[in-house]
Amino acid sequence: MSNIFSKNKLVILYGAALAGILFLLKWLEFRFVIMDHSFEVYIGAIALIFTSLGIWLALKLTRPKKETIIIEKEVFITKPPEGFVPDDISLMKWGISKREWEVLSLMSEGLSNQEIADRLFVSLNTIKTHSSNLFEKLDVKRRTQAIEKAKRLRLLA
Amino acid sequence: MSNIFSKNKLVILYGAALAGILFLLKWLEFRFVIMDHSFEVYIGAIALIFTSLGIWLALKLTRPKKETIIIEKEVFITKPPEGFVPDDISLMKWGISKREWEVLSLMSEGLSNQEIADRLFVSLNTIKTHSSNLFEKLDVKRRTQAIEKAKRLRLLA
DNA sequence: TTGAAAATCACTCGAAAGTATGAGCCCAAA
DNA sequence: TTTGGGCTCATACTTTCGAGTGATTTTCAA
Repeated sequence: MSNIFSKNKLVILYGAALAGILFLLKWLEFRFVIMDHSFEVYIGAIALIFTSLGIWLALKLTRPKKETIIIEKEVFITKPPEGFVPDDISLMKWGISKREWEVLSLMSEGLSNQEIADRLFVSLNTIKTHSSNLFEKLDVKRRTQAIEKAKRLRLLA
Repeated sequence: MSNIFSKNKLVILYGAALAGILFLLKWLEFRFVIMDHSFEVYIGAIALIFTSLGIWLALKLTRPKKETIIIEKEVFITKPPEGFVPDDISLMKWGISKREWEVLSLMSEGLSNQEIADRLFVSLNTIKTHSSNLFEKLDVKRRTQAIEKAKRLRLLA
């Protein structure tokens, strides 16, 4: 999008430059009456100017020279932060009940509400209630946010 | 778009601009009583010729396209990198495009499709398309699963 | 120049998710 | 025994997701 625009912009600038030069020449004509003697010099100057402009224009339009892409391939030695600990203290801090945490946990595994309901042997509506309460306690609007926040708060592994 | 095409387009636009300028000068004649009628045409022609010359010169002298050099550098890190690492290799492995990864990334922050659309300045439908393709590539059914899987595959921090 | 992949957007429709409200049950603390 | 919190469930309704399809435009590389 900016591609087209920048090119048009170039044209406009170029046109403006041309106009400016022509106007300048006209003005000089009045002041010094250059036309009378050195017409050839005049033309030469113009040729020079426009050749330069042409070169400049071409260079501007030339595709980006080259690019050296350095890919830093990261090889890391991961230390496992194992042992997911519900951390009762943190849970209490947010007033999250055990059941709610279970729902949250299963949510973070990507299960749907129905799947969570089946897994916990309760109804879909119950899961909805839990999740709603959960969202309110975590002050979020969506399950994805809840998961994200819970992980930040170390409520989940 | 094509390089050649854009240049042709530019030439046409330039020609139009030139015509416009000449017309403008004609109009200015009335205001400043510029006498020589053939002058503008003369200058215009010269400008055109030498601009072309300049472009041709520049293109001739411009060195051939340089190829991109990709240097892979291995960096060892002790702890899991918080600075998000797209890890092009892994993404490629799953055929996930740059844009799709962006969507995935914002998803993992708990944003809704609409919010992602606003953030990326595209329509809601576009985000839906991206996410659909994403789910298929990751072989998942839900965004929560996508996030979970992406993190396991180290596509996300 | 040309073709493939990527990115964009639209429209429909059914499935989930989420909101709001009310209610019954159980159990422990006041 | 009254009260309150946690858990359960329900109905009704709105919003968001996601699937499926089709189309146009950009980008990029062969």
